[in-house]
Amino acid sequence: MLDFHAALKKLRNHLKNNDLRFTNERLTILEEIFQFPPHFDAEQLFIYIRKKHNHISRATVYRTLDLLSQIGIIKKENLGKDYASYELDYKMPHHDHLICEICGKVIEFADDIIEKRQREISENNGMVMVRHQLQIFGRCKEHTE
Amino acid sequence: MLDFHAALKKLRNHLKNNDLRFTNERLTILEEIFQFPPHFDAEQLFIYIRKKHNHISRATVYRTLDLLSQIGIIKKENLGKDYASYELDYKMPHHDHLICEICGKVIEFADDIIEKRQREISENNGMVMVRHQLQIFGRCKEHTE
DNA sequence: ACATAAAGTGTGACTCAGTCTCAATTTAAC
DNA sequence: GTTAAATTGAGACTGAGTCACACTTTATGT
Ligand SMILES: [Zn+2]
Ligand SMILES: [Zn+2]
Ligand SMILES: [Zn+2]
Ligand SMILES: [Zn+2]
Repeated sequence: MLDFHAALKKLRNHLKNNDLRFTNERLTILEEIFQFPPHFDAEQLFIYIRKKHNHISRATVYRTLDLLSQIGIIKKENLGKDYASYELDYKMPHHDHLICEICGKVIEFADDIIEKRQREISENNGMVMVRHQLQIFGRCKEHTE
Repeated sequence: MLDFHAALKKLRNHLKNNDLRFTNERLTILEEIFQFPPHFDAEQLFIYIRKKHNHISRATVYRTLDLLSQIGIIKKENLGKDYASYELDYKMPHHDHLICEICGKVIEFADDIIEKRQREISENNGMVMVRHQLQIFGRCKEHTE
């Protein structure tokens, strides 16, 4: 379980090892992601950041999201919208999502049976699994008539 | 298992029941989808159709894909690209996808254990499952070193 | 077959997420 | 402090998809 300081350390490490620079913008964006709702999109985050730090550009936010994804501090995923979603990649080694089609509420889960079965299916089809993504869309308690 | 004639019937039926028109464009697009690779995207399809029927517009192709999705003749889904993929919704009541990250090859599968487990997970979290989508990304035999 | 009303179409302008270019700025390291 | 390389902000650009609207086609009734 990665908190802010561990994430920061991971970032500094990666930057150092790859002859990249530790900039104020990168620090600020990482800080703000930790303040932000767990599942977010780039444009939301950019608008939020822009309000507080009006010199940070959209390009830098997008570039930093890519960087943090490569490092494994955040994860880019599709949660059923037609643009990318992101989340901190720290709660569990892996989890999938239940999404309410009405209110957008997101519930996370990790299930060993499904994980195991996916590895078996991949093998049976001659593939080496690298990653996977499961979204269950439905209606939450508040939105079932 | 829905062949072209069953799909056409389904389309005509839906149109009749909703006071919509059976047009040449809609017929042509349905025909061409049946000629096309099983997993495709809208822009590919539009370019392909445009070559043979140079009066059919992009807007009509997109509008028809929406229509056919609503009827359940095709299905719109995310196969890991940053634009929508489509496929005929006829082979199995439901299936998911294994996708090679290198060559893009798509293998379909349907697994009862996973399907059942998803229903259980939804229940346990107080959700009614409406649909779901599972993509396993990996490397196929030809692309594993 | 013809008239009519409503649905559908093509065009091109538009939106929106995301990327790119490039001059100006900042960082890391000596 | 100097310097070279990396980074940034601004705004132009791209590509998928949508929209408005004048024009065309379809379905229906006669
Ligand atoms: Zn809900
Ligand atoms: Zn999550
Ligand atoms: Zn492959
Ligand atoms: Zn498929």
